Amino acid sequence: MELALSLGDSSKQFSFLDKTPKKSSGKGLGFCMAVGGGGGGRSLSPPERETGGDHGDERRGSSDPPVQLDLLPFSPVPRRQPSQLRFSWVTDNLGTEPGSGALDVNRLPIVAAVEEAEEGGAQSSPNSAASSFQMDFGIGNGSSRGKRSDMEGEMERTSSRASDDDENGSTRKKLRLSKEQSAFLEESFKEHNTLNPKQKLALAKQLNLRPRQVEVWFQNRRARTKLKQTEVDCEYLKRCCETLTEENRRLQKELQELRALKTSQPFYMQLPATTLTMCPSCERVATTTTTTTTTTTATANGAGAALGVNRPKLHPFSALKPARAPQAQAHQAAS
DNA sequence: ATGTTCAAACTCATTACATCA
DNA sequence: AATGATGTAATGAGTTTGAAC
Repeated sequence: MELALSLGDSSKQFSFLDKTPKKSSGKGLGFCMAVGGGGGGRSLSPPERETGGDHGDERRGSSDPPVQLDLLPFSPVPRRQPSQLRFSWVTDNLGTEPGSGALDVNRLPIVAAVEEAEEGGAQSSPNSAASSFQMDFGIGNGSSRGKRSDMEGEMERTSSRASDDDENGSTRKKLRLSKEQSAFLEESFKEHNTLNPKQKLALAKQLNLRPRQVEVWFQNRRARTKLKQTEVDCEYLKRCCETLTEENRRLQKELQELRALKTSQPFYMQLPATTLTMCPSCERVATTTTTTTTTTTATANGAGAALGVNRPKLHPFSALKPARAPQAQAHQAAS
């Protein structure tokens, strides 16, 4: 899961926080395939215009520069700069080693879908759900939830419902995606949590959904991811808060004790702090006793440090003798 | 070089619906 | 069978961004 919370700190504390899509470094290219752009630009036929709009991203896709199909480690493309496609799940599903070169991309349904989208996307029916394209991946056979298990049946169901929607026009019907479709989208999401238009089209073709549905699914998926992470972060911060509260309570108590000690034994505690030496680099207090020299770590924000007292092992009489400078120097040198 | 406009793609909040207990 | 809870697909408003002018 790639989730994170930034609490306004620019220095990100989570390694996975930086989800900002970066430009492909182009490193590790093992197999690339250029797909010629339609080149229609804005003069292409209007995109599907569904309720809520598909924002015409297919139109954008057509005006994109040639697509580079990158079959090796995917680098998310920056927003609005769709240039690369990689579907590891395709290679996975085909049992092909990524980048092995044994992959015949021309036979990949997904690539075929891309090509089809490239070549005829503008002319084809916007409601790709009604497409005759056949699912060509071997996932799922009867593990669907409850009574719904038949992939084809479900595809048919969702497709026909989609068609119904279109026929009915403005009626808003909710189409439950099949488990297989969701799993497929999930796999894709793991690879890249945003889609460029071509990826969207390809996925839509592959799953026999409308591009808008794929787009919406990704949007909702991102929202769910974010929500989940917010919950996780909330829990984490709660624990941090509890820890700090406890620490604060402990230190307050300690401070009280020290103050009490100071009032009850004013003579010793009023000794100048110079009887103790603190290493400036490591904030360790060197305490000299009559017999031994102990070195303990003073909590940076601790009450003891504030008072210049080495609390735990400090015998009242120990402070009577000055700290031995040579030892402190040696310690500092060692540190 | 700069400002404006527009479209695409996004987030966010919300609604509507399907499913389950 | 009815119902409330839950999950999620879909929608709309608003924002950001880059390209075109």
